[in-house]
Amino acid sequence: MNKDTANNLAGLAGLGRRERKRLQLLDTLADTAWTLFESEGFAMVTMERIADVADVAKGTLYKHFPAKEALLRHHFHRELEKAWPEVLDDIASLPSFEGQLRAFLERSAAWSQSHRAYLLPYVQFRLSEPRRLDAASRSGLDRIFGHFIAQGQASGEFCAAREPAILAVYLEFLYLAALLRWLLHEELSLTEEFSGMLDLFLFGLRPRP
Amino acid sequence: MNKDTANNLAGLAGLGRRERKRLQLLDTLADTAWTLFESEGFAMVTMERIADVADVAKGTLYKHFPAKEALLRHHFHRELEKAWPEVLDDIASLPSFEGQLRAFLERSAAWSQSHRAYLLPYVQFRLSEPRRLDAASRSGLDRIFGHFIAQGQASGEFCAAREPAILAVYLEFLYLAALLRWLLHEELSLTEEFSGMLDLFLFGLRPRP
DNA sequence: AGAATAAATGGACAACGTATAATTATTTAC
DNA sequence: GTAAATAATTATACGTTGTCCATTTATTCT
Repeated sequence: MNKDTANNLAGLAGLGRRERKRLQLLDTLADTAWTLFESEGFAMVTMERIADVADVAKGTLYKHFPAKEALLRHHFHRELEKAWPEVLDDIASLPSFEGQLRAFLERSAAWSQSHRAYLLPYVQFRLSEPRRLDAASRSGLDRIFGHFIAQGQASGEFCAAREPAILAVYLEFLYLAALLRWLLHEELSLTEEFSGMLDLFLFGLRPRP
Repeated sequence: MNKDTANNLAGLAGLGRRERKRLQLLDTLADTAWTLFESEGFAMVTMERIADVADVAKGTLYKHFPAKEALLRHHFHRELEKAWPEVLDDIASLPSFEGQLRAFLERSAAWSQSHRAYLLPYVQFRLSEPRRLDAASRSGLDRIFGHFIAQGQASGEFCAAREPAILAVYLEFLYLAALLRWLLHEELSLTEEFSGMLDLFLFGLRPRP
């Protein structure tokens, strides 16, 4: 396989071999881990075993994924990136950005319900991650929330006094708070939690006029 | 020292000896840890050393404080409980609950600035803690935010459509998000972050009428 | 006072996460 | 193209975390 062929696969164009191999390795490690998680349960799988099965040294695994939860993060973000174009297609035609956000959160609730077993460690990891505001290190959700907010601001539907990136961080924290509440209280409906959370984000605590 | 004397100290009345000793031990352990943190730095102090210095077995320390950050939490919450009556006194006379919340957050910003070195591990721990909604396990901040919100709802200043306990959780997450932003971006003003955060909580993303 | 209950002890242990020196792969400069 | 420089991987050792368990000690109940 020559260089051009390799470079044209899956958006890896324009990268050196080293970077290309790194990205491949990230996917391999996350896939290996995900397979083990699914067959043996998240808590039962150790980092050492993931490294063994993927046939890399433990130090190498830790270099790319400093914690077991980071492997989940990588897997989930790939899932999201794959599904995003179709979701956006379904949603973009809705008349208001509020409606688009609500539709997105409904999708997200359905996804969360089918991944419930993994979400507690995942959410706790995401909340403890240092989150910088530079575009490169923004997570999947960050970017998506930022997208809706920026568009809503541009259309005048939302207040444009603050940076979309900052608002997206706040929205993400509210999102994670709602998710956490649902995870810890079996009886709640996630759809309702998200909906109430979004009401707060859009309208605040003041009585509506 | 007879039983009555012991029971009358520091609100320990009506508890059995076992519970009384437990609470004393919590304070002793947190005080020991805090002294070590101050003299050697948080990261440098191991749980084993705290146990040794406090002269308890490691397992005992872990039974009461499942992580080093929980010792911080205990220390900080005692600080807050001690300072709270005076703060409330200063603040309670302000005309609106919005104003009271703002004043409280200003105090909190000042306190945070003087405890900056400890706040990153502390915030990350708090965010990853499972938070139930029963009154007993609510943190200091939870209770305080709930207090302002409930009063504001009773006076008609805030929208009363939702439980104050739930709103307090959301406000606490926004608070921690703002704090985290400040911790990770040296150049920000915490007072301004808190102020902007509260604007969002009170008015939401909609353009003001 | 004695039985039942709960907590503390200390030691062993698996897993986490970091650090090191030696080896191997990739890039850069010649 | 080859050699030097650079970066990643490996194997291994190590300190720390957090859990577990059998035994001993303290508290509560009857």
